[in-house]
Amino acid sequence: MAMSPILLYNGSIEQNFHESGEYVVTIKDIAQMAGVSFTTVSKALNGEPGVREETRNKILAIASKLNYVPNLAARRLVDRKSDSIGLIWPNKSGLFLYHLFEQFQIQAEKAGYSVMVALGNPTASVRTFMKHFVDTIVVWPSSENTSPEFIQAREAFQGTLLMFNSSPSPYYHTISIDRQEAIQQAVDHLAGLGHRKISFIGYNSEKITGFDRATQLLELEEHPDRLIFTPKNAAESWNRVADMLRKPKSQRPTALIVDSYIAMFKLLKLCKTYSLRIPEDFSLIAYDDVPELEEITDIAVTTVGPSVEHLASAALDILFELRQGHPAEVGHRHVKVASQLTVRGTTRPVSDYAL
Amino acid sequence: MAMSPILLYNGSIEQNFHESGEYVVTIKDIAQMAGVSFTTVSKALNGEPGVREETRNKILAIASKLNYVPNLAARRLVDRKSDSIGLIWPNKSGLFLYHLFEQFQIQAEKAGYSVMVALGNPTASVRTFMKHFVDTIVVWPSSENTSPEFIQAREAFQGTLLMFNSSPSPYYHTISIDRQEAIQQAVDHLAGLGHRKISFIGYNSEKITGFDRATQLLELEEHPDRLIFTPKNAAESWNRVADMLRKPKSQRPTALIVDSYIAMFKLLKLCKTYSLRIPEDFSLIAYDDVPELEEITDIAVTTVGPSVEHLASAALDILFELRQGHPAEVGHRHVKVASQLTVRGTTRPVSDYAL
DNA sequence: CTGAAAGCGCTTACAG
DNA sequence: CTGAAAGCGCTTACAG
Repeated sequence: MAMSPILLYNGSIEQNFHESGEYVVTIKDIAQMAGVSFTTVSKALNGEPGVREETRNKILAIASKLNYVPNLAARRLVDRKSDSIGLIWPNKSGLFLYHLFEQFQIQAEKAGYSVMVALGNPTASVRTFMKHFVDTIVVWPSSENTSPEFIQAREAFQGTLLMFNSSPSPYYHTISIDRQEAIQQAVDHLAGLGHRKISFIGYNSEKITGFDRATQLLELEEHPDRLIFTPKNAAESWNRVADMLRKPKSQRPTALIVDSYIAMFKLLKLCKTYSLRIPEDFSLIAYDDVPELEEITDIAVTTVGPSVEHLASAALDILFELRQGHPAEVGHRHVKVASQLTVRGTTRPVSDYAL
Repeated sequence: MAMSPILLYNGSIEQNFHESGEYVVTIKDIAQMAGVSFTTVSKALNGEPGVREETRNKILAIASKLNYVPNLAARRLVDRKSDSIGLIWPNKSGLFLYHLFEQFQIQAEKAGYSVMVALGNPTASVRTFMKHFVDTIVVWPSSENTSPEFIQAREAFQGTLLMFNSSPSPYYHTISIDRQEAIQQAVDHLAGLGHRKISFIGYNSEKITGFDRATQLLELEEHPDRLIFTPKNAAESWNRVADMLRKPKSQRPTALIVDSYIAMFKLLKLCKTYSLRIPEDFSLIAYDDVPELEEITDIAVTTVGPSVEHLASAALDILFELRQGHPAEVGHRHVKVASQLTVRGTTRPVSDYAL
């Protein structure tokens, strides 16, 4: 008969094997070896008061000798806290989200949270997080967010929910980006360089509103290509951009603002087609600030948009507050994050574009 | 007195409140509503045989209506399984990893696993996953992997460990990429187009070996720029690339192979500086296949490298096997994934580069 | 200071 | 096909 590994521990403690065949030490084993009840072991291990110093030390010594690892499943079954945050990353969200989440995790880890990300279908992600005791879920929006399944899943979730890029809601905390102001900033900067004939290429309504406002405020020039509306999945709308690029210099705008870095790449391709160059032929500002863009493009693009640092810390500030205060008395927060203009190489004074 | 939310469900099921004050549904609730024992509910929910179809359907309907989410801690306490996979994503891993993990999660979800990703420090990530009862961890390597902390953490982890991009190991399952063969494929393709003077720009030793082999096998031309070694963090090594680009056409290679898409962007920038164009002045093959590159670059680049689909399914195949077989009798697997050449627009017959 | 007992939500023999 | 009971490892009132 094979000897039980237990005998190594010089006592007749219970046997307890992991599926992998490894022996697993529990508080009962420790209790038996220490000659106390497992209640006392639990207290000693958790630093609860009411255990004699001598007893505690003895227990601690045995625990460490046996390489005791607490079974978190058991602990979790009793007290449901995990201090962890789940981030929902919908498919096809691209580089910006990667940087935001990376930044979020760095900041959250410093604050003692553990962070996990779920890719793919947001509804499934919520379920996964619930299963794994995540107590805060942070959502980056996607079209899925308005589906009944998603709504049902988020309602079933009992923890804290925070939604990026969302208008205020009675159901969860929200963070929005001041896109309007971002585009106004961009126009301001261009106007400061003397530009009077500026085009906006994009489709987001907030950004368009910002563009309209700034145009009026600064009394910029009206021209047929002032606004080129390029809705998603409407490739043909880019023909208008092409038309604009083909016009003689005197009829073209001197500066362009694009909606996103995706749009920027499309624009750059078109420019190449028509042998136009940036910033030699146009000044350009792109919304979205993705750090490695500089690595990828051969020009350093002036950008405007929220910084990932600000977005991440805005979200975490809300969570900190909640952690401290009594959740019940804190309503659902809403924070609007400002944008930042980062001037790089693609914005030049209008005099550079003189005929 | 406030009405308990329970009353909505038309039964006097037990009350069970989360610390946040919200109600949590358990199998007991479902049992009471269905008028069966919770043992039966457990069986029905887990697809065990021995439950009448009608009963099962009733239970399933109630469960979904109540938004039941199984308590993993409880389940885990009994059978130490969670059918979930944690992916370790070290900082600064870039686009390729994003696509790989996205693909992995799509395939894993189909097979009934739930997948979570941890960003940042790999050691902390292992701990996070342990805390959350992940039973399989998949690691994308980083320099951290050889640190004592990481090794200790992965040894403490009781589940299945799989390491991408690694040579065989007695401690975990491994998947490697046949980089040597990848570069050989690239050279073969170029040679097939008649190229005899090819440069490799990069630093990975396997890839360099592949290049050397192919060069010998095909008896390609020796020339001073055959291999331009550009180690990471050695910006000055790119001067040699610049030197090569400045040479007169007769002295330059006709085709280039780069190590990674990062290197490709550097090359493209340099080409622009010297008014050289791809593929007009050079054929080009880049290692790494990142789908949105086509969107970003203005040229469709011919690439070689493992497809994310293959890498993901290779990893999952190992996990499937383990799930089915008896873990004890299955050793640690090693799989080598082949590469794929995707011919796009940057490889042309050598005659196009005739003087 | 210490311990017996109840219970967290679930699975799994086992008995009907 | 269904259910009563034991038990996974732990924490937490509660009683001594």
